[in-house]
Amino acid sequence: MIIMGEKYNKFSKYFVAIDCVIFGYVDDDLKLLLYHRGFEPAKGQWSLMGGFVGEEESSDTAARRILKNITGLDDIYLEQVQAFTNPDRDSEDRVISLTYFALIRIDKHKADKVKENGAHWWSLKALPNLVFDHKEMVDKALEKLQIKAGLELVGSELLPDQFTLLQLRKLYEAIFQKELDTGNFRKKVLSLKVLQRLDERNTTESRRGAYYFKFIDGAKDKSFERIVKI
Amino acid sequence: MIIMGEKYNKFSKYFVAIDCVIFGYVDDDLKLLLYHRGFEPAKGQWSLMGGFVGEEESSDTAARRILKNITGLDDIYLEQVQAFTNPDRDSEDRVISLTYFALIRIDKHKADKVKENGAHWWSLKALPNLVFDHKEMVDKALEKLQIKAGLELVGSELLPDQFTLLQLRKLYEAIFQKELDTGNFRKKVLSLKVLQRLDERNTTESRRGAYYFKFIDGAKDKSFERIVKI
DNA sequence: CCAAAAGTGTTTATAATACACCCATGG
DNA sequence: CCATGGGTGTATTATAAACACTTTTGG
Repeated sequence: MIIMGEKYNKFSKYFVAIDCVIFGYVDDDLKLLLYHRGFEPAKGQWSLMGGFVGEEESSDTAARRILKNITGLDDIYLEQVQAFTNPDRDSEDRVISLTYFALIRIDKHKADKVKENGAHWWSLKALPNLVFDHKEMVDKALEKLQIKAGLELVGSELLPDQFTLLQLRKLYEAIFQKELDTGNFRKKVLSLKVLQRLDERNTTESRRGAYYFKFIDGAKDKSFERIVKI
Repeated sequence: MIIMGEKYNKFSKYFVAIDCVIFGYVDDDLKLLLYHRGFEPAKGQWSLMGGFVGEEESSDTAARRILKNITGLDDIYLEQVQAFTNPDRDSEDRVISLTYFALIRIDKHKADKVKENGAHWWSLKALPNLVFDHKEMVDKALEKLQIKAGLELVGSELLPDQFTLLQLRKLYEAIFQKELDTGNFRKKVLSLKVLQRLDERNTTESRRGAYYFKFIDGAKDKSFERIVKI
């Protein structure tokens, strides 16, 4: 394979697709945006949102375009997960999939647009069967999300602008799929100095009422500490 | 992009290449196997080892095939790094690159085969200019290697079967590009219980002589602790 | 008044870090 | 006899983990 020759002509070309594992968080529950395929192959089954990489765009750009079409949002957190390349992973045509994961503020996205595309938010705890190798993509994406959330405070990408520490903890419990100690989580999170307490309180989720917090602008990422041990 | 139609015919296909960031370790130095391109585009410049994904193979298989051709080795540690997909990253032809990093036991590989392919081991500390986006690939690969080495003891993939703790520490210093405390490194590494001390000693690297160690078969990976804080 | 979450504090265990010190030996 | 790495021990600090307890308030 080292001597490749002057031109690439003798090699094959393949379709290059994008598949997006789209995470959202609502009702104390981590959710995935899936859609009901309206076309062959695998028509009628559930799959990740996807599309193909156009001639003039990078895969990152393609992923952003696809997400914008679905959610109406521009500023989405996006990270490459992995390429899935088994020769027989799709139908007869060979398709390489570049998988991304995205974090969506469900409170901001265009719900009507999502509906009209036959898409649906599924709880991560009870996913339907997925086509092809999409389940594997979800697993890898969750792994990546855990690594990210373990090293920096996610939340600005998934929660509303202001939130209580209960909501933040529930988000982390959903991501890591285990319970976290109230006091220790609180101490850890506040020690990062990336949250600002607001004067307003939330009284709907507890009798006593809890202060709202928000992320301090620009203060993020300076931490890079271990929030949750993987 | 959601309504894709029944067939994929209207979308474009691209070449799918593999680029391998091949790490080796010798003379207390982390090295990269690069080669001198003998063909256009970018003939005569240095680049990563690469090739194209064949019709009947996955990208993992393709990467293994390429590495086997270059080094003669079968059992190489391999990990996907990332896809590089800028539309203009290669020449006129659009080529998507799937980048892998590999860890090579330099003491085991076929040196003659490497030479004959115009390849050369370069110190990571003084790399030549690389073609296209290959420098970026190297940087990402090193990041991945640091994450891996930070969570489990690499070394079986890079060092000879038996090695001293000095050699292991030097390897870690090369990977993380910083000095590590002798005593603390020793304590940490031995606490993982994956190394076995041999009776033999190395007397070439110190006056007193240091015990050789080897990895205990199968004992790996049970640790998954933090060896070096990233 | 009680259940449920908010919020604070304390204790213990574990891990990271810095560094001192003796050992062995070839030159 | 000394420079160099081998190897061990210890003190200090930081972080993680477990958990007790007090506060607040709607039902």
